[in-house]
Amino acid sequence: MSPGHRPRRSLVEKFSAKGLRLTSQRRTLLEIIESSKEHLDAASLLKLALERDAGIDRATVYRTLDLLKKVRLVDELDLMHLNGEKHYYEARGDRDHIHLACFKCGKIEEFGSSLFERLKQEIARERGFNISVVRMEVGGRCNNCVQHPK
Amino acid sequence: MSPGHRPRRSLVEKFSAKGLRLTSQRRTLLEIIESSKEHLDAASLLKLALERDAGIDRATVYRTLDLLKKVRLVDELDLMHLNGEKHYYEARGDRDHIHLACFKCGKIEEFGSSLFERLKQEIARERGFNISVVRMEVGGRCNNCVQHPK
DNA sequence: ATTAATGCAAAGGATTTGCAATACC
DNA sequence: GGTATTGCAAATCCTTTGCATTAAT
Repeated sequence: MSPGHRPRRSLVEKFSAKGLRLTSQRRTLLEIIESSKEHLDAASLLKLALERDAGIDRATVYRTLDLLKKVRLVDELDLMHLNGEKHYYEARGDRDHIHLACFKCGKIEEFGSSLFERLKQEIARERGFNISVVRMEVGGRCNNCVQHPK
Repeated sequence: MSPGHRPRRSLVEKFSAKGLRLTSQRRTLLEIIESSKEHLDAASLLKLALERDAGIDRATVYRTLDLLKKVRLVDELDLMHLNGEKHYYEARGDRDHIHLACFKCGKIEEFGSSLFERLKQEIARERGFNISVVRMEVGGRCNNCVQHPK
């Protein structure tokens, strides 16, 4: 019998498994995205990539992000435009989640729930909509900022 | 006894009721947003506004939209960036809804549901989060494009 | 009269493009 | 070897800003 979970495949593995050409730049970017603890925007991603691969170009970052969105290995976020109009990226995990952005302190929380899953199913069923990407973002005041205003 | 619904106040009325300065430019923009059947981006809004008020400036459009977002009379949408990075705007109605964007034909559908309302309540309750704005967008294939591929 | 909003023009930030050179499969 | 990807540099799109002028309350 196999255990109830399969070993988590790395982003790089998932990427190659799709038959896409794995260049050294793409490998670098995938590794950075995978290991990052924060949500990266294109500029931060480029900066981190440059520390490993001096030649990598901004255009490559954007083109790679586009590709990764298309093949659904990363999700694009706005995080309620808390810091300008740029986008943020995160590796797509097993489960979708909602992003809660605090307008006061800037904290980003993640929230998953079965209600959210049911809502997506409801959309698919009632509208016959074939969902490929879902983005839900909530802006307001986080618990801490509600408790300790000033 | 009063009937179960109050007469719908216009955007202009709601705007003045907030004690904000009602300039002729703002009035024009509010009227256009209110009466538009489609989701307008800043450029389309400017174009429509210029047909009524030849002098109105792009900067005024952006500043007004910012204000309207802040006072929660309009919501900002991305519509999954189906057409570039611009934003779209719509008057905030009585009930929040989700936007479904078809990647194939570009159609935008709106979807409201009590599950959605419950999800928001759940977020507020479980996280102590004081919600002021919610944006949920879904990308994929609309029913028509699923039924009639090609 | 006071103060906030506007127009103008220029700047800014984020992202995209064409094309010749390069590297993956 | 053939084709997709890259770097480069310029271009484009969308949005914001400073400042003198104008208009709302």
